[in-house]
Amino acid sequence: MSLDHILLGLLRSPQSGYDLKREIDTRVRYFWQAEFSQIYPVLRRLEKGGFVRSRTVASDKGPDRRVYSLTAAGRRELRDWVLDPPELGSFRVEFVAKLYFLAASEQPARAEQFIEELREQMVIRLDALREIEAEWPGGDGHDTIDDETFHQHLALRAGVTVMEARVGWCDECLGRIRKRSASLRKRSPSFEKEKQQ
Amino acid sequence: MSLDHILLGLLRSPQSGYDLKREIDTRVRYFWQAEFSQIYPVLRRLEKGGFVRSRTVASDKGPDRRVYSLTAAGRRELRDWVLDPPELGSFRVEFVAKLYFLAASEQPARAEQFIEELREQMVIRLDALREIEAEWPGGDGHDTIDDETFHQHLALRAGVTVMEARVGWCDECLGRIRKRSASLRKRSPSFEKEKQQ
DNA sequence: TGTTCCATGTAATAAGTTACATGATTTA
DNA sequence: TAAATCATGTAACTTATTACATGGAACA
Repeated sequence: MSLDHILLGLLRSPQSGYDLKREIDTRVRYFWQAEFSQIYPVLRRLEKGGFVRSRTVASDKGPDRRVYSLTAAGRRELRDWVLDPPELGSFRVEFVAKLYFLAASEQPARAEQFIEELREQMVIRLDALREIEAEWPGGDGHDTIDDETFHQHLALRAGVTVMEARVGWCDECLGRIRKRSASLRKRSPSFEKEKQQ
Repeated sequence: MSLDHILLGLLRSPQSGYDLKREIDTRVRYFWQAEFSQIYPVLRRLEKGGFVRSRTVASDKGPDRRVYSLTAAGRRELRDWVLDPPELGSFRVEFVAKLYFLAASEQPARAEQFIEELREQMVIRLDALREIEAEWPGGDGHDTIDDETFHQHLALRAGVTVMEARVGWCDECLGRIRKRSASLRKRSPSFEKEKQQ
């Protein structure tokens, strides 16, 4: 159960599926994503399990809203989840996989462009994270704020730190790729011609 | 389709599902994982799709082996995949999510232990990556080696770099957590007593 | 009048995990 | 003789993605 726990966590205040999606897109997206088509069924399931309850509320604009709130069981489940020991977990990083197998492209000059394109996207994400951080409540002395905001800021820093490291990795790659292709050109002057074919 | 492409990439030389699992566990695990129960069905599917073919080969020890090799269509599919533009992709990081919601534990002193436990696991992974790197062919001047080995090393560096950044993040967190709990203790001397309850 | 926002969903598919089944050979 | 290694799989389940459906209200 995974989005399940994210939703329980977000329901510290009562919200509709629509609200939850907005919060995921704005505050949570750097470590979790979800679509409506997953959120709505999960909320139903959580209600069936007794972890949340819902009431229908008329909306100012648009159709009725189904507003969910935590039950005691939901609060207990959330607490148990955050308290069980952290695990690094598994991850799959497609762009690293592609790079690993890039020689199969049979285009030796592809790596440079590949990393350049990646780097561009990373910088965009990093800037987005930094913007969130810049607007963070508390400014410099953010560590006297409440526990919740403090933990959220630590989580945000995880995103920033990793993304900075990824950009740094791109730069390291580009340096090596350029140096290497220069030195390969020196060894085999026919390289330039091959590259153009 | 995802493990599909990983398997196509690994099949640059013919291998059985068992061999593939071993290679995933040793060389690929820092960006992709897979169990036998996923590998075998995917191989069958790839064969049905015409991307690989298999022949049964008697084994020295144990039962017959089904050895897969790429077809022309498989090689084409692999090339198309590595050549289509890289994307950052989405990721879900459970430990960051837990930290984000950690205030729901109602145990204000939990964060420190949480990060300490995480850090331990990260250092183990980082050491494993560094060991792979230490034994890398080419030593210092690894950039004159063949394209395949070069790209694989860049991929490995992605793992090392990110894991180093994560450990650094843990240290940053621990510093802030300790400083903060000291300053909170000063402001409210009853904190120590509360902590023990 | 067309686009965005509000609001909730279903259906089909893909991808991955966990648990289980089978059985020979080699090593301790 | 017990455990590890070799070797291939199936079944059930969980999790997430993509595509589609509906319809009102606000805005430009």
